[in-house]
Amino acid sequence: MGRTPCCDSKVLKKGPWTPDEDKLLVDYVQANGSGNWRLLPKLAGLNRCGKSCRLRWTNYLRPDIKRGPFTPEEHKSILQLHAIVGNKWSMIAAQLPGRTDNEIKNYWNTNAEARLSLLSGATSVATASVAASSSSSSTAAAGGAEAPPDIYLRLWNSEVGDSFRKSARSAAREDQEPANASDEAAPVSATFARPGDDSSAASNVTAAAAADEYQVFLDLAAEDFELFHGRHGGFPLFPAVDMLGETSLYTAFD
DNA sequence: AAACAAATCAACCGCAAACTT
DNA sequence: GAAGTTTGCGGTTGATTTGTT
Repeated sequence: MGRTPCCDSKVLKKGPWTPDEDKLLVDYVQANGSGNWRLLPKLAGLNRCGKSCRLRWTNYLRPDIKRGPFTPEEHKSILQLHAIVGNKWSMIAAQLPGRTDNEIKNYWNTNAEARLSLLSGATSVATASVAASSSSSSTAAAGGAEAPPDIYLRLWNSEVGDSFRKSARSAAREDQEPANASDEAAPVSATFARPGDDSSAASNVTAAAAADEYQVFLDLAAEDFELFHGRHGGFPLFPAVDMLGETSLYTAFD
C-alpha cells in the first residue's frame, strides 16, 4: 500500500521549535482544534510538516501535559504496567494522566540499567510473566500474531476463563453432536498454549482446541468486554494499579 | 576554567493500522 | 474490495545539559 511521504518538501523546517512557532501552533489549535494535521501547518502559518506539528502538540504543548520529574507513584505504575503490556508506551501513558508516551519511553530507556540490575535479581516469576507480555511487542514487530498481555492469561486461568470454557464447549456440543468425550478438561498446560505455540511435544488436538478457545476468548475480551480501546489500546476496565500487586515484580524497588 | 563523558529528552523516521474515496 | 491518504505508534538519533576530572 503506497503512501506519499509526510514531509516531502525540502523547504519545510526541521529541528527544535522556536517560541514563535509554538505560539502559532497553540493559538491555532486552541482556536480551531487539531482537525487535519496535514493541512494544519499551512492554515496555522507554520513551515513544518503536519507530523511534526502533531508531535509537538501532543508531547509538549498540550495544556494538560504534566511536566517535571516522575513521582514514586508514577514510577511504580510504569514498572507494573510495563511488566504487563511491554513497550506499549501509549497504553502506559493512558494510565498516567498528563504524561506522554514519549516521556515515559524516554524515562524507561534512561533507567534501563537500574531496571536490569533489579530484574536480574527479581525473577523466576518475572521471567514467565514478563516473557508473556514483552513478547507482545517483539512478536508483533516480527510480523507474527500479537501475543496477548498477561492480564488475559490471568483472566483465562481464573473463574472467568473457566466459565467461558464451559459455555464455549456447551455451545460447541449443540453445534456438533455427538460430543467428543475427551474434551472435557483441557490440560492445565494447554491453558497456556497459544496459537502458534508448538513448544509442546504433544501438540495434539486438545491443545489445539484449547488454543482456539483462547483465541476466541481474546476476541471476546477485545470486542465485547472492550478491554482494549482505540488503535492499540487503552484499557479502561484495567484494574487499578494497586490491584496488580500480586503480579508486581518490582515491589523491592520501592 | 577547559575538556571530556554521561545523562537527558525533544524531535525525526519508518512502519502499519485506520480511515476515506 | 482496492487503492490512496491520514494518523498514531515505537524505535532511534542527535543536540543540549549536567557532572566529573
